[in-house]
Amino acid sequence: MREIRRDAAPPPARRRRKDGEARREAILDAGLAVFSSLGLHGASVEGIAERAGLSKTNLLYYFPSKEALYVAVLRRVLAVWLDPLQSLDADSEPAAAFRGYIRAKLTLSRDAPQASRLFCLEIVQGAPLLRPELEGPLRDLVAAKAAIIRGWSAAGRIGPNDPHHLIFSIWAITQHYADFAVQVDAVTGRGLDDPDFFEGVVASTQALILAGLGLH
Amino acid sequence: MREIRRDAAPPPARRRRKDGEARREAILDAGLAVFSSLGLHGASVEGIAERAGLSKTNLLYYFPSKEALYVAVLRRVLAVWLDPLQSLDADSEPAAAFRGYIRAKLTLSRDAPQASRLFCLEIVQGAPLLRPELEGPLRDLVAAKAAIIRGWSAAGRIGPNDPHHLIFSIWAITQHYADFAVQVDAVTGRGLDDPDFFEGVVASTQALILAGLGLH
DNA sequence: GTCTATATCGGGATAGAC
DNA sequence: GTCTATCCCGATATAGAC
Repeated sequence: MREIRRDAAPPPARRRRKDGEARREAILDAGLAVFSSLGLHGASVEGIAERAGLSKTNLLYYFPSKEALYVAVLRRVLAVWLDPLQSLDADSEPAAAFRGYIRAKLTLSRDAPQASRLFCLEIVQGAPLLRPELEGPLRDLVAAKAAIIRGWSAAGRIGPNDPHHLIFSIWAITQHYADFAVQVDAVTGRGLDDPDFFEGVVASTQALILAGLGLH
Repeated sequence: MREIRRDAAPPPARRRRKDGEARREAILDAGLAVFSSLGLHGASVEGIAERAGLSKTNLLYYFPSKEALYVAVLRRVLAVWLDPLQSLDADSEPAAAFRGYIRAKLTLSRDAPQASRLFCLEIVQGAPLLRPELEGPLRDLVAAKAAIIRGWSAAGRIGPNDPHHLIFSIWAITQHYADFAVQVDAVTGRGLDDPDFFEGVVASTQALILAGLGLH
């Protein structure tokens, strides 16, 4: 064993940094899991540390405070959040673009439900922290996409509609299956992790939105 | 002044009970406001008491603990919650029934946004407390309404659809305007309290759902 | 029913050894 | 970087006078 360790040990500096990064990632993951189910105030540093596999004090070596960790987790979530909307570009065929966007959002709801829920918790509580992000980048991004939708509408490629309400409706429906998963499960006994159910939701949502746009 | 009080004073027992009830209502209102914006753990008894206009200790005279108050608030919310769905009955004209239901839900989102948000917070966090209610009364109610919708569909009065997804979509969209109000405001600069905006949302949502059902 | 004072505790954060 | 021990504050809840 000792013989193996002899040259298996990487250069200290490099090794340490890599471990540190992995540690931080593990803490962020644990933070996401705990914050999304208990909220900022309901979560305890100890609980997050336990889930991440280290001690409370040790966690506070990586992040100076619970709030700081919370902000870091939230920032990570938001980055993922603004992404899928990009796919609605003017060059696409409208029907295919909406179909793709809906599938992308539902895929995110299936694969990152905790992120969706944390985002939801934060917004519902007034998002004092996210407000600048919402009024800046998000607002601009939505405005750009609304312009594209209006363009399609003016060209007669989709029916008349209110782009803002259209976008909100897609967000609301697709995120509902992550955020209200326990209610969906209580009523139907199923969830997005069930492949048949997932495809059913994709198809239903695509059909609804496309019908609303006068496409079929 | 004293002369007026002479016969203005009601029988002590009655007076006290009435005041007690009013007090309790005020506490429940304050609890709803604070819990819906800070969550169960973020809220403090002191903060709720202050908003209700009494002292912390006095509040704990009316409710034995913070959790007990929280449960009482939640129960009150849930009762309002299950109500509007009743309006979807088999005797109605389908188009009118959906239009009415959508308007009723959006009216609730406009007039009781805090209730919507508290409900949302609770569900998102897993609703350990509400689970029985969801799997019992709510599930049964939805099943009954789904049967009605299937009946309409079988009779060719509305297009083919999945009743569960249809109901979830209506819930998701209508509640979105209460729960994600800060995001809606950040993006559009408006909210349901603006009458024009409210009517726009009602019209858009009705149009979307009716189109999805093959009605127009 | 309402108040003041206080017991009690969970949990965030720090000090300092290793 | 990780540990043990500890400080300390906020907040729930109770005791008891009025």
